[in-house]
Formats: sequence, C-alpha cells, structure tokens
Amino acid sequence: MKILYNSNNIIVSDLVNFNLDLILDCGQAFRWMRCEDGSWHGVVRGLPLTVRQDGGTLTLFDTSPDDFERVWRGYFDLDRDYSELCERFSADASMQTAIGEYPGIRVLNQEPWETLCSFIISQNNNIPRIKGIIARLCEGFGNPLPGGNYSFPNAQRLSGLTVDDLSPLRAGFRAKYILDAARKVADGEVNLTALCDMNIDDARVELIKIKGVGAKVAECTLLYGCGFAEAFPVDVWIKRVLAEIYPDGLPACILGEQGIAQQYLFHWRRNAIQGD
DNA sequence: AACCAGGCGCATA
DNA sequence: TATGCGCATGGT
Repeated sequence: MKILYNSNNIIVSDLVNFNLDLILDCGQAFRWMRCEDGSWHGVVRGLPLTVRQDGGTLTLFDTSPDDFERVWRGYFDLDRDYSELCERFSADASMQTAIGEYPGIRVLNQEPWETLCSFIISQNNNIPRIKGIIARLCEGFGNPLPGGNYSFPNAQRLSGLTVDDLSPLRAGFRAKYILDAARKVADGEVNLTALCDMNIDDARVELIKIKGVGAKVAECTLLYGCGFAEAFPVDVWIKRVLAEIYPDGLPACILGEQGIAQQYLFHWRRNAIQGD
C-alpha cells in the first residue's frame, strides 16, 4: 500500500483485499450513496467525502493528509492485514467459499454514536428504509456542511427532542429508542468513549442499558463502532448460517476476529440463490 | 392481501 | 430461562 498526496487528492495505491462497492453496500454503513460515475459520496465524523476505486487504487477527492490520517485511514481499516486474516479464515471450507465469492469486504471503523443510533434504527427494518430514516435524521437535525451535506446529529442534540419532533423520520416505534439512547449518552449514563476501552463483556452490559438495544444492536455497535473484531452480531441471516453450516459452533480459525468473518458470511448468505 | 425487513420489550409460565 | 406476540412503516 502506497499513499500519495496529489492536487488536493489522496491516492492510495497497491491496495489489496479492498472492494469499495462491497464495503460501502454490505449493510454496515448507511450514509453512502453511489454516484452515476461509480464513485461514492458520504459523510463521516462531519467530513464529506467523494471516493472512488479503480483497480488497486483508491482516490479520496479533496482530502488533506491531516484528514486522511485523522479519519479515513482508520475508517477504511487500511492498516489491517486482510490477506493474512483471510488466509487464516480459509482453513474453514465455508469461509473460503464466502471470501472467494465476495473478496474485498472490510469492516469499517465508524463513529460510535452514529453506529449505535443507526443499528437501533435497523431493527425489524430493511436497508433502503434504514437509509431513508437516517438521511432524514441528518437533514432534520444535523449541522449543514459544505456541498449540501449534513453531519450526523450528536446525542446532545437529539437528547432535547421528543417523539413528536422525530415523527418526520417515520421511524415508527424506534423513535423512543433513539431518544433513550441520546439521553443516556448525553448525560453520561452510557459513556461511548470509555466503552471502546473496556473489555467486551462490560461494554455489552453498558449498551443494553439502553431501551431498544438488545444483543444484536449491541454487537453491531461494538463491531462497527468500537473496534471489537470479536463482536459477533447474529441476525436472521447469520442465524441461518449457524443452523445450516455451524450447528456445533464457530470454526476455531475465525475466533478472535469472528466479527469480521461474520461480514463475509452475512453477505454470502444474504445474496445466496434462494431455494435451499 | 399477507408477509417480511441486519430485533426488542413485555407478558406469561 | 424460554417462548410468543405486538410493534410503525413501507415494499413486494
């Protein structure tokens, strides 16, 4: 991997195990839009970004070296060795198949509050609707950013709102959960920063104090938002994988980073031809 | 027109 | 501890 700064763009070349289309559209992040020309546009930690991949080259447009080092390098998980990881995972035949069909999936390192809030919204919901609700949340309550973008509203901002205030989101029964999360995070009852430095079992206990946060949402928050690679969200698709392929438990070769392995299994099973 | 969607809270036993 | 049901909303 090489990194160049060229006319306001960051260019990452010699990238391997990186498929931007899969990474941004495999159900882990909900604020990225694919443009007609194949590039992607999104907002992370208050920074709007247009990014595109051409083979082994990733171009982050209009990005400073400082923002790249501060935000994007970690966000895209560029310092994790996915070659070594996937080789290890491939000791299991099903993992080898899942990785072989969808190589280049990575787990993003997202902002903890946005992750928590997004996966509260995700419950008993489908991805297009999740994206719509989150877009309306940001446009309605986030801060305007250059280029017509909006930040993800922080917990402090949302903690002062009511269910009625959130009605334009059409989030349904999830609105009250968003507010409970916002209040508990804003007043420090749940400290998301501290969470990321705790051991994972303690972190789970903290998160499920929030109404509307059960095991699944907690695991997603820990995996995508707090850097716990061993967090293992079990949704309907992973439930099917466990029942069909791993009735006796997860293979030893994914333990420690089973959350990352889960992302390959999830996408593989969800996109499987129906009929089995 | 039922059924489903990256679940969870609550009641019941 | 373990089930089962209702939940807002929108798409098929």
